[in-house]
Amino acid sequence: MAVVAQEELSRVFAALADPTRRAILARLAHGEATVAELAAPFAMTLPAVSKHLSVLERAELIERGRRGPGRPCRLLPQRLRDAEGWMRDRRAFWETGFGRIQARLDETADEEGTDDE
Amino acid sequence: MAVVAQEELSRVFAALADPTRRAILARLAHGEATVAELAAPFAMTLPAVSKHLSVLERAELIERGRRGPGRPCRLLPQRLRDAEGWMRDRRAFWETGFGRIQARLDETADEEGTDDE
DNA sequence: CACCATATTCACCAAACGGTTAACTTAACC
DNA sequence: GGTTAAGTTAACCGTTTGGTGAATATGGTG
Repeated sequence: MAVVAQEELSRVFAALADPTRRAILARLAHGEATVAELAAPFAMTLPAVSKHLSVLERAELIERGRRGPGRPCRLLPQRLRDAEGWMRDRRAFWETGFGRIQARLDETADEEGTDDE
Repeated sequence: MAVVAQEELSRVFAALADPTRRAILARLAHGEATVAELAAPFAMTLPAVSKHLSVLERAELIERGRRGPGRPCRLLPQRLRDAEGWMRDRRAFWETGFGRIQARLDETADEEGTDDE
């Protein structure tokens, strides 16, 4: 049933809560990159970016190669899948059973490009 | 294409980063509830729970009825869908093109019980 | 080896977070 | 209309977070 530890889930969501870190992940989705490359788009110092990468690494959203210059960073997919799964589970519950009428109401109420599947 | 403002996404993920708030959402997936009902399972004071609800409300993950005793809380699905969509987009990028080999590697590597509970 | 660019660690800081207790509001019910 | 239970607001406290600059480590290359 792929039950994920609460603490891991918390670290993942906390990591995703920062726009800089989300941008880094978006960049890494296109392929491996070094710290300097990842830092380039942002108006902040290298240590700041390095910290963000540590947060992402502790959340197991990324993985890093050897230490030192040109250190490579790459995306790890599993935790993102875990988090996505948690949301899907919530949605499954609320879309069936008791919450169902509520869900229908909400959907008709805010009629804006809701993509369900 | 349902492009979601960065700030909203940050608020949603930040709200989801706390286990208490995730538990509250899980409870609300089963149906509407009052603050006292939501607070019951937790070893913390009412004001603490009230704060958590405010965070969820600012993130537009929940909605609350009239103020005062018996105040009803209910789930709002849209932001959860937005966040899920953001993850799906990341995944789509990394699963195609450059990141593809990486993804295959990860999946075969993690093939055995990486999901603890 | 020495050099150099890359990256991390080390204080340090201000602001935000998660919790508390105490005081105040709000709505319902005799 | 007063009492009372349910929620919120206010003030406060310790910890975490996101950033800085300065110092330190790492590894490829002349």
